[in-house]
Amino acid sequence: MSNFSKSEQEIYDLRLEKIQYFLEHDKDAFPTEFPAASKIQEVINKHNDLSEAEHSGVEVQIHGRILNGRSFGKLSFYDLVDNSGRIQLLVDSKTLSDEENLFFSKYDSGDIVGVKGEVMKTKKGELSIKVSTSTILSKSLRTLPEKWHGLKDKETRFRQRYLDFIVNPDAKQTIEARSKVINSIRKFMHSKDFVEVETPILQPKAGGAIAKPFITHHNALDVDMFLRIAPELYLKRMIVGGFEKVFELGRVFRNEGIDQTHSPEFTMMESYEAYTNVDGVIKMVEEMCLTVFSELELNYEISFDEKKADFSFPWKKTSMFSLVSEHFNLNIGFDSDPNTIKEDLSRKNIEFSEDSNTIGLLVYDLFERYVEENIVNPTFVTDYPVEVSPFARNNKNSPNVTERFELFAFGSELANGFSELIDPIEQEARLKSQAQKKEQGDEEAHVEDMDYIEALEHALPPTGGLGFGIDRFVMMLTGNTSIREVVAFPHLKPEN
RNA sequence: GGGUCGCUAGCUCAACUGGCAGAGCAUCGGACUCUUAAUCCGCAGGUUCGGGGUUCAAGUCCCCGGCGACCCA
Repeated sequence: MSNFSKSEQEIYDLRLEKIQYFLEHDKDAFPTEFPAASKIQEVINKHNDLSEAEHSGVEVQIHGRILNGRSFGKLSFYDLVDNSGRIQLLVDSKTLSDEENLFFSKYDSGDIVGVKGEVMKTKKGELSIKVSTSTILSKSLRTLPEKWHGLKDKETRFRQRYLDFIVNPDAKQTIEARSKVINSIRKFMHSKDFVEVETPILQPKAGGAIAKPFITHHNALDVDMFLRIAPELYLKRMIVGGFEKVFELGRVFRNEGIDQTHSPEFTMMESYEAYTNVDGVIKMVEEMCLTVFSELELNYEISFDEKKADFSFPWKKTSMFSLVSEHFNLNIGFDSDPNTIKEDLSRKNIEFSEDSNTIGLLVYDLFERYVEENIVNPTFVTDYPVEVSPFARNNKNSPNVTERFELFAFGSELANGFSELIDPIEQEARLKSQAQKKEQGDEEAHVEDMDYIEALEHALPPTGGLGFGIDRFVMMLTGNTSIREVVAFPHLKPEN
């Protein structure tokens, strides 16, 4: 390695010498075989009821990383950590052979070792392993961050996330919680007989959402391709193909800015179910989240970003139109005249976008601008305007709004679902109008996808669809306000 | 995209209006048989993010650049 300072180099060289020492004594510092061992937590569970200074007479073998040592010359203590827990090693040099003592003196904080010894409790009552023999399993050549202050610098934490996981238990627990959430959701979907499928990540057209895609190139086909921004259109092709219930849990990619709630790649669970509609989807989301809460034994009172929310079920369902009406003390309906409402707003000195030339766009503008951020308790917001919902079917009561919802909590969007637009003629008209907007330079317009229209022309059954954002959900459940914390390796610019 | 702040030893942090770059932990040497941030004594460890400038003198002031954090659009 390069870029070593003198002190780092000294430590590195010294540890190389230790590796050499092990080799000369017939011990590989990086062995490929290692003795079978118990998990530390198992040992703790079995022997925690020992009394002070009591020896169990039971010899166990464990392995893990040495984290911290405290030495009294002839007697020393070390913390050994594996993925199940931490236990103290007690090394009494008087009871060890000279050779064994020498081996132990070659270990450093950060090394992976295996030890064998008797389970006992110290005079001070700490459950410990009294080491009889040990073996190096992997020698660390660098020092760990400081034991007390740990690793705080966010840049280093994320650039060298493995260090973060070693010394900051919270960081590791967050990723473990994420795994549990994903596992719980996946199990739930399987239990409802959804078929888990994998659709293309490399797509010739990035559809199903509105976002800037990453562009790449397939050499053999000599075509540009896009990393998917949503699996939606492929999943609905699966429904056309007769699958009836499908879901995909995976990464989507959006080539946009990075901030506390946006990562260029994030994880979505999308599902499509034939013969249900938006109401069925809402029900399913609630049932799914209830399963997660109960499997992870979570409290329904969630604290996040200095706010508290009540996640007990059922969650609130309400129309975007009533939320906006209430917020401004106006009466806005699906067929209200936008100009009249604009006059009312102007009288109240409320700012809005002049481009909002339909009632739907106006309400959506007001909702995004003033209402959304104030939704703290989980809420299904319904009646999305058709202008911003190119794949949702119209509401029976009004062509201006769709049978769609978005789920919000703590001011941020968690899920999006709707009764899918299954009429190919209507769908084609909507995509054509989006394409027209795109041509006029509107970046917030969907791409045209005639191959998808052709699929619809073979009849998509009535279908309810869902997109559920895993990262933000995990953020709320683990109390992390930055998406970086819930992703194992968040993206950073290269250092040089 | 705009603004504010930050980057100093492996880690956590000091260094006043410019005046010898320091501490704790870790490492290394020594003492120590019940510690768990062990304690005590001693040694060593620096491209102060990079480049340029001002100055007798720059971690500190100025300019350019890099990376990050936070706020705003």
